[in-house]
Amino acid sequence: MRLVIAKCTVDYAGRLAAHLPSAVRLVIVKADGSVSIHADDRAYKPLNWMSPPCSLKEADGVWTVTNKAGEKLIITLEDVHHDSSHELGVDPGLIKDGVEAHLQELLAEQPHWCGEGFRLVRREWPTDIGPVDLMCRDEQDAWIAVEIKRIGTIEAVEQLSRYLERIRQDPAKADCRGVLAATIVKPQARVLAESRGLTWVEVDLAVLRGEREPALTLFL
Amino acid sequence: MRLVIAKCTVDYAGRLAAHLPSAVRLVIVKADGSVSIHADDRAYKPLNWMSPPCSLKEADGVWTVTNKAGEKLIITLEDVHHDSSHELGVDPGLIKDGVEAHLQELLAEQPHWCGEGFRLVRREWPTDIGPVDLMCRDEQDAWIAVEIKRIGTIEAVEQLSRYLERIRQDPAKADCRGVLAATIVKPQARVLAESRGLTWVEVDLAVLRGEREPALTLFL
DNA sequence: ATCTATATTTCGAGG
DNA sequence: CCTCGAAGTATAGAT
Repeated sequence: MRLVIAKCTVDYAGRLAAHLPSAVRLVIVKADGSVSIHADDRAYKPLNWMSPPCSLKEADGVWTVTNKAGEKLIITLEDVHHDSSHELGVDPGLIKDGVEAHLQELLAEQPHWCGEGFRLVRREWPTDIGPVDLMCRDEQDAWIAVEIKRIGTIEAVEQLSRYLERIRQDPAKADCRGVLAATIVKPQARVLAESRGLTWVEVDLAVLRGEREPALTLFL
Repeated sequence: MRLVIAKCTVDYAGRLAAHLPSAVRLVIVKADGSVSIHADDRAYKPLNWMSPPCSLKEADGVWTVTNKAGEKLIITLEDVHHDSSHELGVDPGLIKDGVEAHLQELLAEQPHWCGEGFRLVRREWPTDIGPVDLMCRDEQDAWIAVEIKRIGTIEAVEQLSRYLERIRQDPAKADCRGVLAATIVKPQARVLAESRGLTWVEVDLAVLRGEREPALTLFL
């Protein structure tokens, strides 16, 4: 990894055109050849970058970074304050906990949070356009397809609709219902779901984990 | 901006829980207090980060970064290879050209590129699931909803379909047509649009800007 | 190689 | 302040 602090201008030509006027910035060149340019604020997003795979040519204070798609990043160095290189090695990578996969696991164990009397038939129920997260049946043995999301958006309603369209082609499941289960269901997703005759439900991750009692309103 | 190359472990507890095993990484502390941790690959995304505003406490090789929401990032330094600070100043920021907003502006001024005889009724026509980019009428006063995208994908067709579903609930607009306008319309989007009775049109940014003559084929 | 779905998405605009 | 849509989204996984 090479770190350069320098006064520079940057031009990007590719999916759009962008220009950075002259200023002091951090330029990072990583072992995979990727390049990013950072200002002294915002942790996450670089001002400009070129994702790997790409190649860097250095000539006379002008760095030209190109990729296969013909995108081009031109960094013109005017004044180099710092330039150092470091050996980092391969990173063992991030271990995550609490993402959608985890939510699906918990709801598969406790499908009643998706609807009263629901029992799990199987996780990742296959359709010809991909698997539905959960397939359940209720106390009347009626079928229910459940789509699970961390955030329930319009897009999730569309996805569930597409699955149901397929599932209902089987006469035995022509009345299959659909439920969108998410920790947050956006207002517009609620409207769209209801207008399509789908149900939505917000689930509490802490309750699923048994870390918190269900809301009191359930016992009223 | 402070740059530290160090062997470290990192723990994040917030929207999810995440852990980084011991390895050599770059830690960036920016002037706004934000912190990011980078591996030696992937230009864009840090392994871990804390967005501003947040505060950093340093004690005995353990950095604790916290924000208002109670999220916490704990960096345990085991071996510091490099540690330097640099004065960067405020960045003048990125100048972009060619994004969707620009395209919508130009098409609002010249709606005839979306279809013959189109005239603009209003930009951002509201529906209960969000605004349609352009609402137009043609020479027969028929309604047309226009969805504008830089790249026209299946997703754009879905979006336009949802809007039309809403708009057509008004009997006065039951026959409202739909047009997808984009600089590039993907083959799959063309097929889907046509199968739904929607029109698609590719528009040329340079022509809209008056920088280039329309293609000769228009005059055949 | 292409498509699909996720993301601690971030970021910005508009109500 | 929230909500929503765009992003050069990036990135990982499946086909």
